[in-house]
Amino acid sequence: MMHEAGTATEQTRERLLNAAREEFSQHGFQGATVREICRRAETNVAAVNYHFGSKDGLLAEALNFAPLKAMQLANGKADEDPEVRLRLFIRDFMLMLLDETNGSLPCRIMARELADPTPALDKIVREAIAPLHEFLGKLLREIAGEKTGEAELRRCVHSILGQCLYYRHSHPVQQRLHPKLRYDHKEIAAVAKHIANFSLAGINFISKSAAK
Amino acid sequence: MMHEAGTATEQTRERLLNAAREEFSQHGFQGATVREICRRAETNVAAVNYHFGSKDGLLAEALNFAPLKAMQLANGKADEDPEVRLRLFIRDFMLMLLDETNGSLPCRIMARELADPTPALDKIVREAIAPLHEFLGKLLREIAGEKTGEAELRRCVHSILGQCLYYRHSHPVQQRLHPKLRYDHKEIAAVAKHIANFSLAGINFISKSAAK
Amino acid sequence: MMHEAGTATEQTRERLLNAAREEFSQHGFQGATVREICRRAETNVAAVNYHFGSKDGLLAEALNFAPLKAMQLANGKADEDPEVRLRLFIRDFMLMLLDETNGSLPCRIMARELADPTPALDKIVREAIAPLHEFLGKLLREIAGEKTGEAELRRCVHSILGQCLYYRHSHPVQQRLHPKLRYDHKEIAAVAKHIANFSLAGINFISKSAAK
Amino acid sequence: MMHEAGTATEQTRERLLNAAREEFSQHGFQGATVREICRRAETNVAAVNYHFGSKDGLLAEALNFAPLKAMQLANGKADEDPEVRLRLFIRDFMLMLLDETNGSLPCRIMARELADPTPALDKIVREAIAPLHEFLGKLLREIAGEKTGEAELRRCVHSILGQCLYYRHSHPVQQRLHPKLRYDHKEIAAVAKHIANFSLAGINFISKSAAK
DNA sequence: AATGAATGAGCCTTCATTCAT
DNA sequence: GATGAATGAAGGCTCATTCAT
Repeated sequence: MMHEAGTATEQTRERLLNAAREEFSQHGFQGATVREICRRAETNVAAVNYHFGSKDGLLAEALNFAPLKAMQLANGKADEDPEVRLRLFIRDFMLMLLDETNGSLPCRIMARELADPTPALDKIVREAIAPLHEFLGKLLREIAGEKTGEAELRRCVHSILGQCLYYRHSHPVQQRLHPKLRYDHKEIAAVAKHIANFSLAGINFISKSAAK
Repeated sequence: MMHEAGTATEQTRERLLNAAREEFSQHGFQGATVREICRRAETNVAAVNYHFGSKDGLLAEALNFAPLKAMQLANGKADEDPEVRLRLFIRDFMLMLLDETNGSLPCRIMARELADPTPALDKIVREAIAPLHEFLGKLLREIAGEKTGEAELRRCVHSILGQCLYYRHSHPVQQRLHPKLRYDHKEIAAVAKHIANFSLAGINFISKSAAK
Repeated sequence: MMHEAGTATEQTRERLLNAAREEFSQHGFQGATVREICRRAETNVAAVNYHFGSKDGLLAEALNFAPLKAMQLANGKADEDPEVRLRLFIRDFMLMLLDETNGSLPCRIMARELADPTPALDKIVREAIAPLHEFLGKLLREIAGEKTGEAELRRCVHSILGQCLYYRHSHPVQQRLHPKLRYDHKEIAAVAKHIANFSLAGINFISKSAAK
Repeated sequence: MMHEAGTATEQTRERLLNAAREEFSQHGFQGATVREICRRAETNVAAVNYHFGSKDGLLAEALNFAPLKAMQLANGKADEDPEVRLRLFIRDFMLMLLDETNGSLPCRIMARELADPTPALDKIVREAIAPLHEFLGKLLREIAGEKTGEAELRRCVHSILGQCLYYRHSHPVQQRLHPKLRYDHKEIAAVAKHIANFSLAGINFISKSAAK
């Protein structure tokens, strides 16, 4: 359990994890090859099995949702208007999903897993998606009030996550439909603002309907 | 020299296509194996290459978006209130994506392709996604009015598609979060209604903002 | 044993044989595919087995050495100087092997078989090569006289055949070494003349050595 | 970390190369199978791709013309009468082509390639055939003198190579025509002597004709 | 008689994994 | 502890051949 950065072993492990995150996020779990990951990490093909037992083990380890949790906690602690906190969450979440310069590859892998489940999905659901749903559920409850039904609230959570994730899923499609489009910080902010406005209007409508 | 639908050849082709759609929608293009497809279709491994030239060719042929097009046209012909037409579209689209008894596997494969592009993505974009975007774009234009900007309108299209597709993408996740949940016709209708309400409220907000 | 040209069956057979000769001479026996032969012959894939039993059977039938025999006989009947007859033989043989407009594909296939034997080699040796050796042997005997030993004479036969066949075998190589070179009638005649001069000088030397 | 010739890796590579040379020389490139080569080399089917990347790569590596080059150099250094050097060359070349106890399989594969080109032909022409032609061309120039035309000289090169290679190409045929014939050292020497005598007589005739 | 469809053995290659050092 | 080599199962595909009509 040594976590000193300097150990040669630790460095190799870290290089493997980074390489794996890159490969998994680009080619998916099946599409990524152990050989290519090791080539990127500048180590030998046996290293993955040596350090992580198997390709599956590497994936499980590569999925470190620390950034996602940090984001949630930061938002959760904030003692602000829930609508503002939702806006902040959406913006941060979109940055995680779309910003190329951002290192939060695990979230992209998670996004992929939704459409292409692997043995690691259980871990992902447990450690990332369930907390995410819970977090968003509580936040929306604050916004929508107590009258809104549980099922309806959950659907609102889905509506928000669906909108956000779509921008990641549909990336290859958007490149074909609008080749000029680039997701720089400005565009991401605009998209996040749209989703927030769109969703808050949706939630308000749902909650008012429930209040009647 | 019979050309009725019951020709032995046609039957084999159809069995292969159905088996392929099942496999592709379940395991993705890479994950699906020609051998398993042929086993399901009760034919031999060479049949795929004989009838479709290659695994790629089989995928291309398996993607028959006739149901999707039919749905759009049906909606397009309707001379009704655009909001009603949007509600109908969402309900039909959700049925396509979620109804297990419905044979519209191509749409599910399409949904997968978003996250895991294959050589067939160009065809999919051309024949299904682009028309879908165009159709939804026109419909939303009617609802949102002329004042709404092109980019904003497109984001509304994304918001709707994102919500719909999420229910398909997140199926494996939902099964883990809420094991009891089943997407029967009633549940699908409820989800569709939610998405329509949520989205119409969102669109109205966006269009009012633009009108200012 | 009908040999009328008009029968549909006969026409198909003939088209298959011609197509097979083309393919075999270009790609060898292994390299040639039944499918491509049938495509050329504008018939279906089962035709080869139907008409000839197997790919082997087609090869056996495609090897019709009538032209080669005709050439030998013509030379054999001639009541001329043996050296002249050797010159004529070499010229005709080279034309058979190299002239693109000449239809004597069987000889080219035979040339291939030397380096890439197939089950048809027995037939080729029996029907074409053995008679050729015998013919050349008799002709050289006339030129070299009785003193020359049997083994030496046979080696002269080899020397002549080797020179001739080399121009066919080495075609792909020559195209790389001298891309501009073309074997038109003029070039073929020059080559044939060279081989004849070269060989006659060789034979004369051998026979004189034997006479001592 | 041993780098002696006995390294396990080196041994496997060498076993694969030897097995490949055997198979290629017997069945040609197309006819040879990776499985059989690996069976001979007592390794598994993946070894070829691991060590040589592909079947093509194995062929390229199997073609090591070191013996051929060594032979040429040895002759080139000799400060003797050009006719003697031609005799020596022919004898050595024939030994390479025919001596069963000789390990110079690459030359036999090369001989095959003449009639059945593979992707490796370019390499063969570049590394073996072109140097061979050049070497022989220079040698014959010394013998034939300056008067002889370039085209005529090249045809003399062809005449010699054709005679030599014929004994390799026609091996399967000779076995059928003269089952008792064996190419032992004595027979090879006799053949080489014949070719040398035959060819020198031919060259002399050609050069005298040119001198007129 | 003649054909389009179907067959299964076999091809080369790729892969994650394990072994021997 | 860490590695290059070796493994064998499985992949898609091609082929000559046979089947059912």
